Amino acid sequence: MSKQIPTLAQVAKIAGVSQMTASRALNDRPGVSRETRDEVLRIAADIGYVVNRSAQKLSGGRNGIIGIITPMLDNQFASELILGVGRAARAVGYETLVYTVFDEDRDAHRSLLGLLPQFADGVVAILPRESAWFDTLAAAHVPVVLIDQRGSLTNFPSISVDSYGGACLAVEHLAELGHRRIAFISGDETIEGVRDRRRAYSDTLGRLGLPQDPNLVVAGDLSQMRAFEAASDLLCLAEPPTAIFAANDLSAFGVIAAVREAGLRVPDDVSVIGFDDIPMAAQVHPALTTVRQPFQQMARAAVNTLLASIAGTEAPAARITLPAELVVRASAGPVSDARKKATGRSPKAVREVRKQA
Amino acid sequence: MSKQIPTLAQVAKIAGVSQMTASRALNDRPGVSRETRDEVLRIAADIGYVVNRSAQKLSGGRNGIIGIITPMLDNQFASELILGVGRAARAVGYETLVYTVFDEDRDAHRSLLGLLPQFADGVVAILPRESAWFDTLAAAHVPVVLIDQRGSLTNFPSISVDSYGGACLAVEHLAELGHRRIAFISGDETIEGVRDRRRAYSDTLGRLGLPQDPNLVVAGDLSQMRAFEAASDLLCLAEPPTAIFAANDLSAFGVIAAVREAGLRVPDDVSVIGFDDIPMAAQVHPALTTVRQPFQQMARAAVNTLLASIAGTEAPAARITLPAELVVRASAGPVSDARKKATGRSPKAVREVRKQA
DNA sequence: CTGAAAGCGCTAACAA
DNA sequence: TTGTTAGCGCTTTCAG
Repeated sequence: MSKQIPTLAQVAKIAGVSQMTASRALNDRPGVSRETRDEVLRIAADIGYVVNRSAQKLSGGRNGIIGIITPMLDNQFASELILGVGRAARAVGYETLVYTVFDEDRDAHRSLLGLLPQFADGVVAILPRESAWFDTLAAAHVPVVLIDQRGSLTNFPSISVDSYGGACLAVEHLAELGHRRIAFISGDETIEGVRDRRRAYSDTLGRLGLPQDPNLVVAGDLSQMRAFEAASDLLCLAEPPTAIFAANDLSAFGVIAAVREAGLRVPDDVSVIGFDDIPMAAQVHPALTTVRQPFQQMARAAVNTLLASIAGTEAPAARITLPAELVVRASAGPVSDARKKATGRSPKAVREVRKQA
Repeated sequence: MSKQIPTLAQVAKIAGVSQMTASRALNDRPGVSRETRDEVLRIAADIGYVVNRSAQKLSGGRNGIIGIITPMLDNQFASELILGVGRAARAVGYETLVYTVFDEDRDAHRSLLGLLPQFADGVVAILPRESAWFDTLAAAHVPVVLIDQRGSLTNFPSISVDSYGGACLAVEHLAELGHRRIAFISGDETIEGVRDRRRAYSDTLGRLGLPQDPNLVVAGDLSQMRAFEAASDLLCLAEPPTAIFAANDLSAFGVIAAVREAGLRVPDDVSVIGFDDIPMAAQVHPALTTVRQPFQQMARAAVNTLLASIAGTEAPAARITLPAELVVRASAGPVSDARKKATGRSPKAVREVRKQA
């Protein structure tokens, strides 16, 4: 039944006009009479014509595609952003294509150069790390917008979140709840936003006159597993924290698991705050108090900036920073020494339990 | 510094050969002397030549790209598969591009037709639901392989997992542990694999002579939240189950949360088994006993089948079904009435606690 | 083994 | 308002 894929030439022929006229009509460009335009559109719809984006691109024009470059999509953070960019793009008539770069790739640069930039009018790059890909992207001669990267090393416009401010809110919240021994589980510090969170933690503690115990800052890697271990160690301290601030939600989940493993409860014995507000944060129990990254806003801002950059000759390298917001749910509560003493085990007992497992 | 993007013509000119010779050399085709080939390759690498895939595709050839079509990437299932296909493709010299279809789209069909098929040599479709997109895909005249879809309604080759067999393993495992009241939290039953799990649950119960209580089968939607509610209801039954089998891991997480919310423990009071074995399953506490979908194998099979389909004229519509495997971890244990009685609360008490929250 | 010609489907740039 | 010409970068013919 379906013969060939219809081409512009066919549409034009049937409509009895030139390819250019048909092209103009289909792309909503000026220079076509209403009647002709309608006729062309009707015929196109009729025979199921769909523009060939490769040809469109090759011939030097725009093709209505935004490329998204991201490392591994197995983290919720990137997923949310991809979803958001997809929606935002669609809202303005653009399609999106996602290209995943694998860290393992030695010659990823070539692939990168050879893919999205050739297919898309512009690229949204979700590259949290200081990356060598920036140079590659720059060489591709395609408008680029970075997400979650201060871009201090590049000239690309970028969209980022005020991690520092958000983290301050988290620590302040805990302080207001009466916590004085607040721990921090850090993450991969090659990510600027993560470094900011750590700085904010220290600065806020200092500003509020709370004790800064080096033992309360432990290294994580943004994974649930690692946070579990880190939190377990924290709870084994002679003087364990009453609250733990994790560098991301996944880590916070690990912390909660560790607290439970130790026979303690959240938030009764230990308060926990995360960072990101991935969808699951609201669905776990107890619902996670966390700092929200405004994914939708970021995505919209990225798309808008990119579109401007595509349209204009040279967009000024804007650096947009969006505020993060504290979302108070159930995982952080007032400190309660009484309850804590009643339920808690001694550090040694806790350690023994863990060893046996 | 970076001038223009180098083209094949430039490479050819510098090498002092024709475009065709350069093309042949770069694509590893026969008909070029070793010396010439090496020289061309050297020059190409030298000036940083990268083939333009749009042009490649447009001119009627392959372009070494596999497209992946998936609905929303916010579920771990798809993420794993995307990752797997990406790796498998890369291993054989292909790149991948991901296109996300949004359910909301009314005219997604046109977009679909207009995107991946135009850019890629073939398409891997991760479309768990019986979908109208199949027709669209068929009209695109591109090799397609389906993942996780029996494909009963289509002629596309497909890769799927033996959900039925996997679910049987889960139920049998629980039975071996001594459980007799085993509940099932279902999912979106428009997904064939999910329907299979439910059938397997019933059949196995029947086969083993265990009681089939309709109250023990509750509707979920594969989300953590919904499973939490469903499991809470189950625990409020006059005669609650001692084990709960969830249609996917996310649901299982919700179940575990619900069990804890009810003041019970996993697996001491209630055993829980999931389905999928997403990475997080191994990282939560207690580590989830679950049925593993062989994502890597599925991905590899899909890529291989697709490649065959691209190479050969008409590949026979193969239907590959991979076995699922039970992964025994910590969330399911032997039934223990004694302990259960000691810790459990009465159904009414549980319900009251929930109401107050 | 190598090269010249033609064209994939489309859109800029020019005419008319 | 419309049509014509050229060409994007590559690969398929088909000749040498």
